[in-house]
Amino acid sequence: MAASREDIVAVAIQHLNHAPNASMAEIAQAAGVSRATLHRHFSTRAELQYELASRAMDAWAKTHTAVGLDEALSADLDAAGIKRVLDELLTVTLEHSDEHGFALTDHTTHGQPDLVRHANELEEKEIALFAAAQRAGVLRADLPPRWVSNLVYGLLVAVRESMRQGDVARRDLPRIFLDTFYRGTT
Amino acid sequence: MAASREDIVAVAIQHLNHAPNASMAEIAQAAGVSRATLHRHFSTRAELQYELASRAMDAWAKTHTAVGLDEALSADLDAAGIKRVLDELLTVTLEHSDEHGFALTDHTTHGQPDLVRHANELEEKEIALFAAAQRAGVLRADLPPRWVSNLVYGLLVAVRESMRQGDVARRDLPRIFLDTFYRGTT
DNA sequence: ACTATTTGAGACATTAATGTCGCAAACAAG
DNA sequence: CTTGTTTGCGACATTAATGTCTCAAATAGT
Repeated sequence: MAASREDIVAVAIQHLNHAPNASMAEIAQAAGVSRATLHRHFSTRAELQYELASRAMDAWAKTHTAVGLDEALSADLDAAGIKRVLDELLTVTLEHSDEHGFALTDHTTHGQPDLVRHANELEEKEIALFAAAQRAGVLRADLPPRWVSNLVYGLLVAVRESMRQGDVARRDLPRIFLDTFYRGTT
Repeated sequence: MAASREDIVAVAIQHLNHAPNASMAEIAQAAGVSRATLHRHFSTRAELQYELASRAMDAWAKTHTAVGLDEALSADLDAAGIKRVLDELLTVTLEHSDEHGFALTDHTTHGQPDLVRHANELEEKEIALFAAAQRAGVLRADLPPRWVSNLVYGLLVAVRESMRQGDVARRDLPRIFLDTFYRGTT
């Protein structure tokens, strides 16, 4: 057995992040299986995309668990504690941006109510963290927390572009990503 | 005559920025003409997309002309002069992001050598400005200028997301965009 | 009112992608 | 070596989008 369902999923996520409109034939080729085999695992393209979006959502939820986001939101953390959780969230999010950062765009959750709801829940938690960071003085208070959430997404897009074009050394990206988020360009 | 070629182009740019995979039928409907009329103006979908990308490129070049980018790169401007050109460039780019900011993605220039070349030329000029700003002390010098270029793109993505979701008041966006670019979130 | 031009509607052909299926080949297990 | 399972291949049907075409209707100009 050359490729398991898990192998196929992993390759499909990577490939669709790079080429969102790739055909089933192209995805199968990238995964090293035939189109028939891909169809044996996923009856339709919509089923495959749903699976990928679900997994991306789960991975995003795991990111939140890994950094202890729920606990941080419940506890009365001081500024240093919030800063640490925020740093960890940003770092882990960057590390996993290939797996789930871009799969969670509109065209993958497209109209699936449970996926949209789950994504919204996860985003609201991050926004709550940004708001708490603002109250604690970790982040400036004059930017809407929802803007900060979109900013993180925009920075991930900038990271992806930089990696695609080889504009920045990969090992420098975490420092540059965090530094730009906090300090901007001046 | 309900719609001219110019009207169709303007609507098509807006619509495709919002839904890049929209069919010719959908674009025609958005433009208020029939699919047959759209095909009378543009023989193929590829021809339409080429036209839109060309116009986006021209609009981008006009942005550079409007802020006097070429002159600024030739002259020995002081820090205040560079700052002014940079501010203008960012402001005008934001204003026109609907017309050309997102049309200039890979899937529109897709493999057209002249469009790719033109886009690269324009981007190189912006990168030269960022580098000059770093030498002049207007921007911090420890970020690769190509990262700054991708950062601007990422910020425009954040702006688009914020507008789409109504996360930020439209009239606040220029200030937030510039402020986040320069100062980050702290 | 008449003429010329443009457009919308829809039919039809083509293309591309998807979905389904059967069967030989390859692989795995005993 | 045999049996069972899985896969690749390619044919075929279906679907969706595109491209082309004709003609009646609408619009514009005189």
